[in-house]
Amino acid sequence: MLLGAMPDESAAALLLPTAKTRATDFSIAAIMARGAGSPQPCTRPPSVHSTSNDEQINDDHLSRLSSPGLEDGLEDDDIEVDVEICSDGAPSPRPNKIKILRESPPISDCGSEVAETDRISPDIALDRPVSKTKILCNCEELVNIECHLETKDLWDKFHDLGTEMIITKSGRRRMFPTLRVSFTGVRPEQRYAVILDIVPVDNKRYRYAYHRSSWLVAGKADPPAPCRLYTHPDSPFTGEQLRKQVVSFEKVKLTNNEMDKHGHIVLNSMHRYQPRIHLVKWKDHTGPVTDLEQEQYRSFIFPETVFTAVTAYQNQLITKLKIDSNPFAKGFRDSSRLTDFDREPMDSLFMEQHFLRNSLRLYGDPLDAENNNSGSLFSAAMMEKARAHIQMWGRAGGNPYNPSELHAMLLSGAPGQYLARTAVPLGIPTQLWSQSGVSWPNPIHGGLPPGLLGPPPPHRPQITPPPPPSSTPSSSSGSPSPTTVNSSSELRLPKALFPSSFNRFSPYTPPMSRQTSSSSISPTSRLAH
Amino acid sequence: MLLGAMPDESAAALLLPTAKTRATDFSIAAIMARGAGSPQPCTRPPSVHSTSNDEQINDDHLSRLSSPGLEDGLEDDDIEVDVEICSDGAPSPRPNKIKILRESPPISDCGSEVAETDRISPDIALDRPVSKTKILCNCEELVNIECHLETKDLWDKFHDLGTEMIITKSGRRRMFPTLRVSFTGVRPEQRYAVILDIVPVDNKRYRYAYHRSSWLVAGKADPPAPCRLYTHPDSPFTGEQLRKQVVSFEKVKLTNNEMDKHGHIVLNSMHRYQPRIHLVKWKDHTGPVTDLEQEQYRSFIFPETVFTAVTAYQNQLITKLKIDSNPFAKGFRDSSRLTDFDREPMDSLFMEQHFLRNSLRLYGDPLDAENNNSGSLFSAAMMEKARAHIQMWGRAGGNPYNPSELHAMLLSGAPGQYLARTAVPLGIPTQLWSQSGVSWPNPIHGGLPPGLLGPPPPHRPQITPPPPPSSTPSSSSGSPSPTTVNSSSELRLPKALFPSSFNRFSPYTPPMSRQTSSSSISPTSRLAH
DNA sequence: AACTTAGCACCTAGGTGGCAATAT
DNA sequence: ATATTGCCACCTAGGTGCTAAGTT
Repeated sequence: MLLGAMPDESAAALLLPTAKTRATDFSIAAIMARGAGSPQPCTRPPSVHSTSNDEQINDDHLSRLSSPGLEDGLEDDDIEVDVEICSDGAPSPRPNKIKILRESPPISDCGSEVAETDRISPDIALDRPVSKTKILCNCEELVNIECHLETKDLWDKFHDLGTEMIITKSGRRRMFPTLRVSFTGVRPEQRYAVILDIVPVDNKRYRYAYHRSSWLVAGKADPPAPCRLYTHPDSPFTGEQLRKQVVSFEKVKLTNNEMDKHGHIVLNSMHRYQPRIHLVKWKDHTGPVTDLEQEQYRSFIFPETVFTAVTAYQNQLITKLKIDSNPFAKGFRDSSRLTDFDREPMDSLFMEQHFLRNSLRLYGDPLDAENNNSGSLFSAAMMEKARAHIQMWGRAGGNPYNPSELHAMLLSGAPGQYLARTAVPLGIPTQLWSQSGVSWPNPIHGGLPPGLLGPPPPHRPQITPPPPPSSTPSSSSGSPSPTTVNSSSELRLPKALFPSSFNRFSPYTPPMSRQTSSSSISPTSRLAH
Repeated sequence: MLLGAMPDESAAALLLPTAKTRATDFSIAAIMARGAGSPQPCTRPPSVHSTSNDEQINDDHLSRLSSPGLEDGLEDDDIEVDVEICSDGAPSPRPNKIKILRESPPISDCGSEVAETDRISPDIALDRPVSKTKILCNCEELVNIECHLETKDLWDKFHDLGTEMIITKSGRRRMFPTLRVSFTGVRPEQRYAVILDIVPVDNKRYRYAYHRSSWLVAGKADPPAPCRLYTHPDSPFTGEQLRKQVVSFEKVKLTNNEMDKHGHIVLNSMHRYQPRIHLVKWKDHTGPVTDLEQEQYRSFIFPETVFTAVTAYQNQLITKLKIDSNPFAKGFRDSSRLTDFDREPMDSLFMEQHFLRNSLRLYGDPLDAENNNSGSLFSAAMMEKARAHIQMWGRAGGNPYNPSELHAMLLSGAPGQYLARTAVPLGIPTQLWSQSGVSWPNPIHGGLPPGLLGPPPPHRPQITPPPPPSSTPSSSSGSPSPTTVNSSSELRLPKALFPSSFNRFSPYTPPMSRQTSSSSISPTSRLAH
């Protein structure tokens, strides 16, 4: 029954998931097909289109990013390695000795349960329960230091969709989510600089196919911009400070202007990047750090912070998640949704837009959303009701919806959301549903097969960046972070479940929808002046 | 003729200026009387009431502030000294040896031409053309360092009226003007902390007499709050940084809450304070500076930054100047003034309020007003016209005004403003008149005697370290600004010219005035929601 | 009567995505 | 066609003085 409403591609995905050659498929059919399979937690919609689904990717190209000696052309390993790699690199500027430690201390793992699947093609079922650690180090003293990504949950949400970051010529855009890290194991008396850089993930240029909702390789990478080391403005920190406070890179800004004079980080649009955190032993009487290799440092890489630089958002779901989780974008949240269900049925076109606009609200977690203080609007009772309905939807093997509802659901790409919306008390910001760490044991959410998107060919890190440290991949397991209970893949899975037949849409709700909304304030009221 | 409209006190001031027992007198009569007398540039309305006009005050009590060994009760010297005081204090905590150097290098003078008259009673003619230096130093290496007050012009404007600073229980009020200093003579490689503290000027409590527009001694000081050293959050600075950038204390906040836990500076309301800047040689592996005497430092004191801490503004002219010069108070500027003169005459009561609200605009200098960007509204031609009228007023020995105009002028306290407003093209923000350093050679502006304030007994600062703020964002603002040419006392003189018969008034222009203003936006429009 | 407090409207400053126009 | 740019309305965040009500 569902198939009837699905595009051909989705139907194909449902029938032949493992043979699917298209990278991304968010259709309900594909989702359900996956859901019946393996327990892999999450998919990566923005994964690169690939013609081969047999390819297995690992992350060591990330590590190579910091190994200036490694050049393009080396083939990637095709197995996961659970290693920690520390470079013993002396102040010798260039090629550093790379040490691969087989015994990876789980405690110093940067990657978390989610990160472990980084860049795994969602359409390929692959069993890789062990996470990887990516640590670069040229100083023994720093070896026991741990670095924790504070905003991991939010990063995970974006990572599941394929994080995009806006870059502008003027360089006035921050990163969102913000990189926030904390450290343990530092020496209280020692002083450290905390440095961020952002290095290319591979040597490719990408483009986004709307109709496929997927990223495709568009060719070889453009000439890389000069890689800049962004030293946190509060540096140096004493170890004591680092023990107490979170280091936030909220001020860092991105630009595509190679001539930038403001010290912003320069990136190429439509390229993929990996932020890295470097903890550097502070040397007095030293100016700004310009070459990591001349410092004693240790690097931390969080795979879930990989993103694609864009000048305009490509994936509408990213847009939605940004709007719902970034307080500064609150103006784009659709207040009319609060009362949409009080209204009479509307034409399907509007419904499509409406659901598109709200499809992702389900997954926004206000606890993770930085500075998001809208949680007070939601009562515990409301949340219970919402959860109950989601569970109900999860149990539903049949189709309780009428055709028009199904159509809307397909377009929305968020069946759980859709169903919940039909039953949950109106006026509830769905973004708040997962507040206070609620996880709903929806069977459908829990049993989806890993994505079967076309796996990208092994990526080769471009090693152009100027101050790249020596490196190699390393891995260890679970994140030591006491962050939100995040073990349930159910919570994350539905995020990748969307129809593949997205069309570009205007996120602006038509004026009518707002005007008919009883509680919304007219957005055009200011036009009168 | 003018006397008829003046209060008794003002008349007395006019007739017997040097015998006047009240410190403050802004009446036109008093102003003009002063103007005809000595060439002293400026007056200090908030000067302390004193029963003796023979008392001559100097500033070395300020120096004693940093000498913990000196206690209340020492009598003040009664002559001005042109000295530089450096304490050779070794790390020994308490009583430091105080060295008085007779050869004070004028180049390292913190006080400027205006500052030299600090705390001089406006009604007492005293010839003290030599500026004073207030420098505290316990380190020879720092002796050649100069410190420059960047916001001096604005501080002067406030100082002429008697600066007040709002303090609140919550500690959410900044200082305005902001303390911004720059340094020369620092060693590029050396690192320095720049520290601010604010110490009592005397041992007195004050109250403000509205009808007199003057500050009176209300008794002995309340128990002093713990004196906190506010280390600039960007500390340490390298000498190279200090050469290039202005150190701005814009983030410092004041409170009257002795239990404050935010690290704000704690002050007593209705007490007078002197901010001090300390340049401290940075020692590594040192926590926050809690005791200056254990550091190698040099202190700089700018007498024009003295202020009275208040919980609500006492002097309406201070309120006006704040409103006109602080961008954040722009909402209280009266936009109706732009068209007031297009309207028909109104009842005198309203006119009074109107002029009261605008009396100080003349003296606001947008080049000094921090972040004030309204200057673009004003054309050069407009300014020329305005200046011409001011000069005309300056030449006017007689009284060209009719009685009602005089009344309004007296209430406004700004005759130059008033006159200019009657002739200058309407719609001109008068605050912009002095833009681009225009100085008008008004003879009346040139000859006021300096005042003589009662000298406070030496004070002993309590040095209690604050909990340093832990937030991440740091900011050092400002540019190596070549400060405005500030040599003309004429520019500042008229600021002190105000009637002493001020009554408390509501700065809000009655709704009618705004509604009849053709170009103003109704301030009550938001009440509709 | 003088002083203090808390909430407010009104600002500055700047971070959002939308969107139309432009560039490639 | 796709990608980029500049401007915009709409937000957050927080700095103003005003005001009414409270305190001493």
